[in-house]
Amino acid sequence: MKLLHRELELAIEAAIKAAQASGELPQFGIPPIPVSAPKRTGQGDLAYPAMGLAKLARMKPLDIARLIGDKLPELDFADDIRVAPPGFINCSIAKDYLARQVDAIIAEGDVLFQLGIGCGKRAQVEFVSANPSGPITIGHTRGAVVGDAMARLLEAAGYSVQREYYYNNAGSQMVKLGKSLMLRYREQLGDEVKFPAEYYQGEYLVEVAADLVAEQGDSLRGEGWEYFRDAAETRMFDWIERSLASIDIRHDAFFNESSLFESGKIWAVLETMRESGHIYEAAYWEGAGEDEIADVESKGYAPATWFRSSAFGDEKDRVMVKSDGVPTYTLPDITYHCDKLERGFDIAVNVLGTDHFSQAQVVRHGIEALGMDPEPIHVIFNQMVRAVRRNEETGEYEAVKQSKRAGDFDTLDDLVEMTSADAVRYHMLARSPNSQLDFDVDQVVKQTNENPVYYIQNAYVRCAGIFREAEERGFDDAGANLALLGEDELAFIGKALELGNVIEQAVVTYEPHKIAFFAQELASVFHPIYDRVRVLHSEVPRETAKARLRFYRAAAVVFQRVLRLMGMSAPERM
RNA sequence: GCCUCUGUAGCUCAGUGGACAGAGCACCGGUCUUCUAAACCGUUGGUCGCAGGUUCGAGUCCUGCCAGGGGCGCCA
Repeated sequence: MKLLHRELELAIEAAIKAAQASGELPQFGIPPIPVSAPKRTGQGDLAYPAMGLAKLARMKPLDIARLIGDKLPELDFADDIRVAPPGFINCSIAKDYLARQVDAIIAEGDVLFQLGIGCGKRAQVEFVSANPSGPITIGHTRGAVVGDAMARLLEAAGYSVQREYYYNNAGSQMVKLGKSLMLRYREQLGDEVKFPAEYYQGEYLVEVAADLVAEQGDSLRGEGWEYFRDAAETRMFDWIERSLASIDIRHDAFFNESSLFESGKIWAVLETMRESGHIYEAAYWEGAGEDEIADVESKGYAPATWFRSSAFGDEKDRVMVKSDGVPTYTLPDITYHCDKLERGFDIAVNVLGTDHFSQAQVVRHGIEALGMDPEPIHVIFNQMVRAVRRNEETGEYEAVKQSKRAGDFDTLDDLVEMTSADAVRYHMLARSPNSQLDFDVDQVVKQTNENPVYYIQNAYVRCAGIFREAEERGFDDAGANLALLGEDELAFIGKALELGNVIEQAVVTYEPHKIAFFAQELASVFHPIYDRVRVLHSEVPRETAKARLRFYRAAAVVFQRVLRLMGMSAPERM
């Protein structure tokens, strides 16, 4: 399928060059040509504001637009190209072109609007990356949904995509997890235990402990916390993978932070940074103020190893290796991203919560300190997400309490159980990452028209219903004459042709939520048509019905493609 | 205090420096004898937080305020 925006942009650029060659326009460097879809009817399907050229050409915008309009090469999709004040070029898509796209859409099917911009390139999306110390929370879920949608969109753009999960099972948190499980296990055996407040309080560890007792009895009483840590990790990862699979998310690779220690790579990276003069040993950082120095001296720290990140614009330097010789998380993080870049990805997207903002900056500085180009790395920062419900008395939204009790919507599993995988995916995706997300549990549960999930899926369901009925009646679309399609149907095809542009925009701006809004718009164009444009009614002439059936086949392809890009199912019935 | 995100209709939110500011929900009033009405049609609804600035043109860019979220550890 063609990207009509792009075709028109190229045509306009050619027209400007032609006008420059003939001397009708002066010579100037041609700026980007922004072609967009006008909001209002009567302004065509594609529009270009030529006003931006007025200053460069020192001419009236309307005159420039006329000039470009005259020089535009023949375009097979365009019919009426008009110039409108104060200097717009409006282009309408030809009806016969739209009609021809019905068959083109059906022919492309599952790979509708597969783009070439990532052709031969490799992309990686690192997402979720939750340490195996507990279940997938509602916060992780946003990252999971956004990351997977980003991966699907990159695939649609032609990239070969790897989904990676980075985790750390070696830190102090995992020690705590192991010890927590050990205590829970002994609790289950009836031992009197004191459970420290800083240990993992979650009910899920009690359940794991109960499982262990059921499977092994008291035979584990002699095991140390290491055994329980490993047991906890195995079960947590099982759980995490199962939860993610329940919303159709799977990773291709799991990268263990420990491997960077075992291979010694973190030390090699540290040495490289040291050789280029970005590392120093000191008790406190070079720019420390009196308060900081006093604070450090009161704690009596021995010298630590610092990264002079302030040289890259950071507000202060960062400790890479603590005074006890143990690296902070910063060093392996930098090493991991260094490793990513060495693996040669053209794009490495990292989906993180906004609470990792500072850390991501430090990693970027570290990559620069290694003399590497951080450009392939792009971080999508998701703002906070919380589950809320409306308080019936006050009418205010209130956060659902964070707890492991059933029904409190704290985990991905809870969300899926109370709503559905499709609802979770849609609602988590249908928001700009920059926006905080209040996941309104009660609304998502509702299976009414308040819920856009069903609105979109119902478009596909309605198509499927027509196909079923047509088959029962032995009616098919063989030999359909697409010239019989009306304006309604062609308007939908015109909207569907924007999909390529949406995919491209979502990929270049790293904003996968654009596809969710497009899906909603597409459905809102579809439903009124379904109401008006009937297929299997007695008063519809047979030839018209065939054309319409073919149209709905194309519509179904479009909805299926869009739903899959969002990781949602395309149900045949509801 | 510094960094960052947000502030657009009653609510939840879209919005590539371009044309008269958009959608869903809610509200109000209509549509099922024919492919499932989880739908459709119509009405109502706005000082785009405030104040300046840049521009032919600002919800969009810049500066300063105001309000809210998040981050600023030899924690991960």
